[in-house]
Amino acid sequence: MAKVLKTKDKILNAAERLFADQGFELTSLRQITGAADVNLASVNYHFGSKKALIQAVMERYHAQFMPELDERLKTLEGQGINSTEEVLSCFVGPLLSLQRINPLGTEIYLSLLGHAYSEIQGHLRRFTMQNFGHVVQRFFHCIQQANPHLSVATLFWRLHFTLGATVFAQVSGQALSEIAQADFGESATAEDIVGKLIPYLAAGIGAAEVSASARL
Amino acid sequence: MAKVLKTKDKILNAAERLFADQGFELTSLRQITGAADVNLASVNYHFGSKKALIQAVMERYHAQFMPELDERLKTLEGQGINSTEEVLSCFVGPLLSLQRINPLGTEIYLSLLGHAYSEIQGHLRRFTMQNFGHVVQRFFHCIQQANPHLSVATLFWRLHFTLGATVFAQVSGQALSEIAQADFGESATAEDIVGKLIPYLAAGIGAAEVSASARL
DNA sequence: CGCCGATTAAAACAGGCGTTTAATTTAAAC
DNA sequence: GTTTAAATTAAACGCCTGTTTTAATCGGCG
Repeated sequence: MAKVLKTKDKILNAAERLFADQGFELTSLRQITGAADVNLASVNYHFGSKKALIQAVMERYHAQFMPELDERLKTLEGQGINSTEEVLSCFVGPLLSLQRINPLGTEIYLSLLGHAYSEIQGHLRRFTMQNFGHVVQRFFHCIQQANPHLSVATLFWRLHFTLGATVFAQVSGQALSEIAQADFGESATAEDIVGKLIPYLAAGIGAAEVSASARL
Repeated sequence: MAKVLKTKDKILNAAERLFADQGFELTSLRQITGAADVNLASVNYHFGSKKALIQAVMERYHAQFMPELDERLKTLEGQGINSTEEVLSCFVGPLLSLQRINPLGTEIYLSLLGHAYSEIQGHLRRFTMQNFGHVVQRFFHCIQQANPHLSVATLFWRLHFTLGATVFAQVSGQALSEIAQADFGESATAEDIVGKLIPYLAAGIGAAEVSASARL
């Protein structure tokens, strides 16, 4: 069973793939319906509009990822937090479990986030904070506990640098992996990249604070 | 003198602004010529095509930035390299001197890079390596000297994470600065952000290498 | 079977895109 | 002042976009 997908799911699967590769605005409904092998009008029939389709694609991933992340952060908080690595590692499981939606779910989700972030900056951030603001706050709180020596402002900036490095790494992860393969025979899956990323991010977040007078 | 700009420069100035904000494909020639207050056809008259306009916009910044960076890296190599911060700091001057092209030149250049990177990944990277590959190699060599304990593969990945964090920070820098202003009364210019970024990036690049067995 | 709501299908809609054409205006050289 | 090339302009080109409309088809139920 579950061999033949309904039209709605065929659209979602084709759309998330193309959105992740090209961004939302650069992907046309004709591309999506062509790849999904369904009629053009079926997008508007099942979802109402392109914008609603985008939200449906994001929702499927958010709904899987956010509660799982929240769970792990909550558990860690209960145990006491000692290092940034611990906190960042809470992301690994939830990110990898996105592969239950799609074998490439991890890359796709982070790519979607990256495109959403840069295409409709304020809009998405507002949406995310409204719907999952408590998860973001919990994460921030965990990072604060792991880095009590750092100011709130410093952590704010460093967490956004972290988001940038993560999203960017995944968006161009495949291309980079091909280069790495050619240059020194080392390819990397999305999971591999996350493993390389975490020590880097943790060190960056926890770096000693520089005084304003210590100019470069 | 130099009070009234020629059509060609009016186009370039309007285009770089819109390209940086929205990306290349999402910016239309009608937007550009409307903002520049020139006729639509003048883009094709002066530049030949939209693609050629994009290259002209990038070229103006590359030509200013790359030689200056190369100069500083060369000087540093001559003095001997001790820390990652030293190497990263070589970017600050050349980035800030882009403000001679445009007061917002630093943000614009990094935004352009980010959009170019994610819109035409392979294409731009190939172009950059062909034209400025020696600068990239020199930079990589500097980073290697500053981090002799790290493998080439590790540095490869970490430098791309670094590029991601930098580009992302600048692309969404203004929006983040507004949030920071609202949340804890601290705004930030592009220069401020670079100052916050460098200790973060240097710590990430120089983080202790983790063995493959040390799973998260 | 005949019905009937749900779904799919093909076609057309208005609007935006990059580009091209042809006519006009500008400005410098003689 | 006339000539000539450069620059600007308005209009149209063909193509692609998201959306809507209208008709055809499918599936379960009485």
